[in-house]
Amino acid sequence: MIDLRLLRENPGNYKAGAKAKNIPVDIDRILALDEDKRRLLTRIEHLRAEQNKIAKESGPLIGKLSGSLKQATGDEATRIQRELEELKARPAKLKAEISELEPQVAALEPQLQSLLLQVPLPPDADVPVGAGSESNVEIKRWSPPGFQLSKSFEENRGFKPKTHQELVRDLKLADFERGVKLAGTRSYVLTGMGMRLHMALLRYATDFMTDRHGFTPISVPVLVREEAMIGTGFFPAGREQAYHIAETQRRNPDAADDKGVGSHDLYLTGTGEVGLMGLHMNEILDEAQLPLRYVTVSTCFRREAGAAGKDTAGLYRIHQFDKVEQVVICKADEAESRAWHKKMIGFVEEILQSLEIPYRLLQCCTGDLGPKNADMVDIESWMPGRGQPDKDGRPQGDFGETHSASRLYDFQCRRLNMRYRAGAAGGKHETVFCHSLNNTVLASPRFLIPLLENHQQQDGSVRIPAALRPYLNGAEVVRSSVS
RNA sequence: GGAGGGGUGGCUGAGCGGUUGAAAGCAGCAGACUUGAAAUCUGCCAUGGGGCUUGUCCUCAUCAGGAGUUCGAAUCUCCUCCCCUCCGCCA
Repeated sequence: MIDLRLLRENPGNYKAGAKAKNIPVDIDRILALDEDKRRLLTRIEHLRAEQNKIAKESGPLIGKLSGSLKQATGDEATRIQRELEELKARPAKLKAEISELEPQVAALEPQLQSLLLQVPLPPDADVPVGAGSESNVEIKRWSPPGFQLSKSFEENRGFKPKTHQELVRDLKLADFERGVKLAGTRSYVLTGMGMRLHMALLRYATDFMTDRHGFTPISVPVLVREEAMIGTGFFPAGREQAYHIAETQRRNPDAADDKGVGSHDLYLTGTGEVGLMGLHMNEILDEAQLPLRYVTVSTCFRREAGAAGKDTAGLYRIHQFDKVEQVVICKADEAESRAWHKKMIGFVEEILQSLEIPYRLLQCCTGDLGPKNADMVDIESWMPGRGQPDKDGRPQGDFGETHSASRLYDFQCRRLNMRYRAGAAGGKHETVFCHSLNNTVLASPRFLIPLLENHQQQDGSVRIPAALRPYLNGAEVVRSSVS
């Protein structure tokens, strides 16, 4: 959510921002609705002020007169009766006028609100302008010693790499057929060492953030209310990406009527960010509590609407996966926010380097940011089994997105109504919306792709990087499903 | 699933038709005392919106949310949501 006041002061900034992000929204309509609403509200408030004044004046009098009416008789009673009626009639006209104006405001309100929720956060000035991911800018590349990204996998390692689909099939780490039988396309089953590698990665990533960087590990619901989805900025724009549990549509088959028995609908979250950010929705935090540093591991659900035909094979684009996610909630300070962004990217680099996976950092361009980000850096891991085929029809290798680090200023916290009191609690300090940031720590099974493909060996086995071995009972190599 | 009890400021908690935007306590902030701290005392301490004469200004809304009754609602009525307790069922 953007600040309506800032929008009023500088609509051009928001128009330009929406244009750069390629998100259509009618800012002029918002300004018009806002103006109409304020005009009506001012009128109503004047009337109400009048009404309140009268009520304050005549209220106690009415009370007194009603009391004496009980004792009065004859003419006296009639006189009091008349006086009471007169007093009570005074605000009637005001009331009539108010009840005429109120529905007009009520009609404007939802329109304005729904439009406001669609206004994207303008990208920062230093974010490169571009239409989509093809305009993203590479800012860094890293590969482990002995592996050069300028050369092919074969030139580096002396043999042609298998794709992760082939590795997974040969080592029996996953079963796509049965996954699809159970749950349809984009579903899979991890088996044996496949499942163990998956769990080892998640556990390693969680421990890394907790033990090395002081993040608090938290479990959060993945089935949440609509509020949490809107608050975190995933709705309304991403509605079609989320699975929807329509509990309010539930019917009791034994009941005579067809009234819904579910109390409210729920949504499956596509990232742990929703739960972590939703935690402090509608709260006023103490400044001393900040920054909050949370890490969660959660199952993520994505409908992948609009991605039909894209990455249909293998573990890359799937409906359900597990992800370790980091979130920082800090003071409303741009420098601090930017510093955290860098740090959070650095944590991921450490993990990737410890796992000996080549990667690059991409500065996303305006068109690739999405509505809620001021800035976003994607981290792509090297996947030897991905990319365009060579003359023999084998993939030449390519980077694939495995992480995404977002900087949101107060966009999310404003929607979530999540503030802190500058200074300390209770004092005369104003409340301000917090800043928030989030970044993937590690998402699997997608991360199994670079892990298996980069560490495969000529004999078809896969070397386990040292950092992961403690989570696999010391195992150094994956040779089959069971070892 | 059955039966009850509740949702009030950062927190605890009173109020149950008439200056109650809300007692009291805790926490916090400022000051006094003190070499400093603690203790003590004094004062201040909800949020959001609108207006212009931008002021130690005026005003509206908010006691879970919505609708209603009333001259007047935190207080009464209805609906929705949420939480808790007991019983039943259950991983």
